[in-house]
Amino acid sequence: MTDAADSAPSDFIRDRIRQDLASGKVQQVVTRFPPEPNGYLHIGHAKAITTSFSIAQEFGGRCNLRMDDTNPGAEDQEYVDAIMDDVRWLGFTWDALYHAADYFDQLYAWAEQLVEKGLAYVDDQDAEQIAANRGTVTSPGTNSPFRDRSVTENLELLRAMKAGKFGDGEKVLRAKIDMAHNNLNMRDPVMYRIRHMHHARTGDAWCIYPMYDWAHGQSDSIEGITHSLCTLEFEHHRPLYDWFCDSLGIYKPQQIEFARLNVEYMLTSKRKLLLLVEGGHVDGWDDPRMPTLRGLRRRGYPPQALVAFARHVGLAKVNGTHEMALLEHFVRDHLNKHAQRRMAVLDPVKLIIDNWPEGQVELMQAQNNPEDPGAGTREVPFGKELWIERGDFMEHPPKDFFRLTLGREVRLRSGYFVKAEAIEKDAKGHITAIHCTYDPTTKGGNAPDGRKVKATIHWVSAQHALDAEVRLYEHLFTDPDPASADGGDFLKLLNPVSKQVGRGKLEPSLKEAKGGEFFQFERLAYFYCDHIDSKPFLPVFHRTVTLKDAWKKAQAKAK
RNA sequence: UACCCCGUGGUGUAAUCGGUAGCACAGCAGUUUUUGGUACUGUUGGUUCCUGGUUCAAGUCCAGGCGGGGUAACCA
Repeated sequence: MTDAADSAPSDFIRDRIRQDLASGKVQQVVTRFPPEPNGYLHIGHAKAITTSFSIAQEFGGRCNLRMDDTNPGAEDQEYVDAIMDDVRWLGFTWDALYHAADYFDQLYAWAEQLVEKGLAYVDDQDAEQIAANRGTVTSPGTNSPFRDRSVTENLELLRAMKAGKFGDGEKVLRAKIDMAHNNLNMRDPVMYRIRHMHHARTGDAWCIYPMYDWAHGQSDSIEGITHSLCTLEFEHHRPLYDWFCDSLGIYKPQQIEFARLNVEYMLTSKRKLLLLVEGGHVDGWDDPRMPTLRGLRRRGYPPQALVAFARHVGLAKVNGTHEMALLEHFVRDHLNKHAQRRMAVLDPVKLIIDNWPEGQVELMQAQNNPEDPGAGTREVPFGKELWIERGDFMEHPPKDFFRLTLGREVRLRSGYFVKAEAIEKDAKGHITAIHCTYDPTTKGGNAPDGRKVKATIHWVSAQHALDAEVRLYEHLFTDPDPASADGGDFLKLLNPVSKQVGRGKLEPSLKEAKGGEFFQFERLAYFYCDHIDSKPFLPVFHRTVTLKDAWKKAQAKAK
């Protein structure tokens, strides 16, 4: 990595932390990643995770994973498990795993304290009345008629709420702050609501559940979080976060907000992602086209690439959108160094070597990874009939095409030089086979007389080829910014060819490919052996990202 | 028409106490190459949103504009 920012990131959050360390305000940095287990993690979370965990690592601190499970109606154990799995997959290890639900007793005790201080009250208004009396961004709210109940009455009512004396929605506990505050979050925010629901962690012990604002800062405080990092939309909550800690007189962490991650062609709204899944526009939450961590994993994006990307994009307060090309750069960068090379022909046409002895098979030595000599070599069978890529031959080529054409010699990668001599066509004029001759002195790919060829193409022995399913993926959307589709209808921006399933002729060694392995199919793209749909000796490959293709680009430009 | 946050090349970001705009990706050109990949080299592109002000000196400070984003769930 040549980018200095990747080894020593510099941003406003790290600056702040250095200050706090230097001033002695904090001794050891403690951060946390606090997802609500109500959905799957996506690429945006990868940035949040990388940020909090990396910062803790860099400053010799700790980072907790905390399930923000304060709303039993939305959460599920399945998500808790998936979240832990995804964080581990990214390569991070939490110092402690906590659940906001574990703090319910403490939270309740603090709530009574606030009531006793006259800073919280029980409100009998229903949700609609509360919303109506909150006012608007331009007009102040009005006090609840129940706002001035006595401490004694509030305490009795709160205890009755906790004891289950009321039905859902009948009463709430509210902080008593200022109904005219210009920050709507400060207009007597709801702290507890009544929900007679079973909680995955606390069972039926509670029928009142804390709201985010009443739980989050206090959870941070209990855990001794020094820097509570979150996204920009929580800026307006910071005054309330501070108010609760100050009113309680407890340790107050510093909340710092940064811009969330946006990437071209990707959506990270939970609601929109759900529409894609439920509408059958993708094959589930782990569809390789989804921006979920599980989807990206099946696409073949290495976690190291995601982390490198997240570190590179940095932390700032401006909401922007990153180019897909940047993400793909990190994916290619990692895969180039670590993916073994294989040969595969996805759009095959037969190449027949006329002067090759009938029935003879030779094993060619092929390098597994030119970027990593330690990866060794493998044997690839070579015979009289081979599959080559249809696009690697042109009968009437433009002058800048230097692959195979009649009368021209090219190199078969790790094989021999061959020269095209004739072609066979069907009734419609489609090429069905190309006849060529090979030079026996060029085994391995070099001519003893030193003559050069302009191109090297890949091939697979027809006799030995593995016929396997190959899934080609492209952007899910045709527009880089699907979120701002006309009328919000992002579904009409769906790319109709985002997934194409086909079969390819693969070199026989790929029969042994295991789910979870990734390869570079030379001259084409990086491919991931799917860990879900592959079966022993029946691998299924997902195209992760294509190789850069200067020829294709030049052609596109010529048009 | 309330409050909060923000405004640096196409994109994203950097620039100690204010010292004369850097990096990555993308683009372009070339070298190397048994992947038209990789690597390497060079290069285009910025009146640092605008206008004033303070200063020897402003992307950094101040004022006023303009522009963008966020906020009104018993969600997080």
